[in-house]
Amino acid sequence: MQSLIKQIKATAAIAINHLYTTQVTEDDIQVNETKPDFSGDYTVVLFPFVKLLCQNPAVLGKDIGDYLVHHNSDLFSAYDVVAGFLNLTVTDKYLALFLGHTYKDPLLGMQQNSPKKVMIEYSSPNTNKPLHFGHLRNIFLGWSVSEILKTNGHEVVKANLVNDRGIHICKSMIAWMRYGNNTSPESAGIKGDHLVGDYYVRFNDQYKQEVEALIGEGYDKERAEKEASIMKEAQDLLRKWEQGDPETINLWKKMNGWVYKGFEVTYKNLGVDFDKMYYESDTYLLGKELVEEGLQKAALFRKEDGSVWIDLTADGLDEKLLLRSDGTSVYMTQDLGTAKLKFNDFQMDQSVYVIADEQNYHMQVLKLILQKLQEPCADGIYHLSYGMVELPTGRMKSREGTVVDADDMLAEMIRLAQEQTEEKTTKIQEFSSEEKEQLYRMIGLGALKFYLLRVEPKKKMVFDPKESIDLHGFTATFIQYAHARICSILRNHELAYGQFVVGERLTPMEKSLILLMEQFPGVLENAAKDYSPAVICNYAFRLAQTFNSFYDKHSISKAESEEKKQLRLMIITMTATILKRAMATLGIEVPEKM
RNA sequence: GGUUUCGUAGUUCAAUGGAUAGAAUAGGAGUUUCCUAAACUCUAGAUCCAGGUUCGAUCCCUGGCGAGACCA
Repeated sequence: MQSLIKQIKATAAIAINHLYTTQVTEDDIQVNETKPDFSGDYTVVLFPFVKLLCQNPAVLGKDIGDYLVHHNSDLFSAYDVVAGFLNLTVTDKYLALFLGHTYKDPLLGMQQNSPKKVMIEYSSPNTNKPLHFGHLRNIFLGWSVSEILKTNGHEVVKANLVNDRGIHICKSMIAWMRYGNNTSPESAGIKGDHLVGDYYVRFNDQYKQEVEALIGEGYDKERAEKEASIMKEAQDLLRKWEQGDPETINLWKKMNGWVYKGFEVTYKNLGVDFDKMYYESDTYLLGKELVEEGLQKAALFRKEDGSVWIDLTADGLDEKLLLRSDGTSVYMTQDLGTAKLKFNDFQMDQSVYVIADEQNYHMQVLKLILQKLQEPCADGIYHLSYGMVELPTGRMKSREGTVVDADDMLAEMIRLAQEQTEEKTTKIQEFSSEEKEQLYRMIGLGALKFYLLRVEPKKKMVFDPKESIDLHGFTATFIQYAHARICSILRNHELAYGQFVVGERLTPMEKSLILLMEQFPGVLENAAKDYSPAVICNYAFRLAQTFNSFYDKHSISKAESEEKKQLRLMIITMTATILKRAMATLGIEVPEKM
């Protein structure tokens, strides 16, 4: 079954072509939802055809409206022309039919004509410290977009490129060697990533002290930062690592191992996963061959000092360094190599990078260079850029410079969930303590995810924990509660499938719920097209909200007839199913009781 | 300084170039305690500024102003 909007476009195009002997296609037709103050369900905008057909809008609307209602009487029951807008009313019969066809599977009819293979790289942490709050938007976005694409029939590889080498991890290693006394996560009773992070902080504290001491001795700031002994040690360590010194490598492996274990726990708690891990220690030397090839193709050039550059001035950018004069590579070089590696591994059509917007320039250049090198992976690259997440001032930021830890944030959300649930919902008393814990997690994590996903990715946003978990409001909690209430109704009333008869007219509320549900596959499609979970957040909220008004005004038990009662049960059953599926693409569970 | 993203109610977010710019919260006024909610109804409140493109601009273009990011 095709979506209503598509059917309207198709039939309208036929009508126009038939009436005016033109060559209008479906894509030329603009269809919107009709504004609530006007009669009708969907609106065809007539203005674009006024000029084309040399007709005034009123005549145009009447002609097309008459045609549609006569030739598609099972679809349209009435039309109304208001100032260049053709408002069409969809028949109850069609909606009833739709309901009957799809209440068991709201995704029925949703097919992907050209499924693609897509890699989505997200999270991509450094291993010198635990994940912090800022990473969460990235992680939820990446995971959710993956699920949305899968639901649309695409094949998805979730990838994580771990930055496991470099000066940052060496800093943690140095501090551990100096002050660690052989502690391990087990002996210290601390999660591995946090332990390593603690030593990273320790390093920085010591480094700061040493720099200040040197400045006290008369060094200028820049020189002091270079000469501080602990920094020199870290750089030595990095050199040793690069030379493959066994002792260094062992320690590096050990500490990274701790971090990975810690990350695993966090990822699991967040409900996300990966299909493929990449490690920078494996990839950081890649890309040099690519540079060589580029030189031969004359896409790159070598300067007198031996360094290699690419000239992007023709594209409005500047010259970009790819190899230093000593032959060592830069970040860009290894990213080029990694892009090629990924493509060789999976041959994907699209490669999505979920990376913060501070890397916009870097990603733009990366794609451009690969295009100039004529690498097949180039055109599929898409930077899913997102803005920073800020916290409301105060409260969560204990002191300046302190970052809020991801694990702590999740714990705080679960605590808030408990506080609120105990206070506001009644069913909770029937729960076992295990069920309670599960519910608090569901609510806390859901609130966090929804709030971070409901904003268009590229915009920066403010995260307010208290607001995010509000039972009323544009929140996951509100939707979860709506779902729980539907389940409660369904426990009290039996839905006798198959007894449904179209007999009666639909009330406006029933109709708007069905119309909304009918849009679900289209919404999923749009979300996939734009890589935007926000679209689904908006949709799910609207559906829950519409159910709410429906529920208040027309209780099931007061239905005038058994048929009506069955119809309503059917509608809300499907509402619950769709809510659940929509939320699943966001990684948010919905409870049956709360 | 160069490049780039963003500027919408008090606040947090919406609006493929379409109708009277939507929600949610926080206000103001009223009704109520009815199968899971301090609930329901009503009310008030916004497109940074100046040009341009056209039937029509929050959206597209140009120039400012303001915020962030990157590059140097």
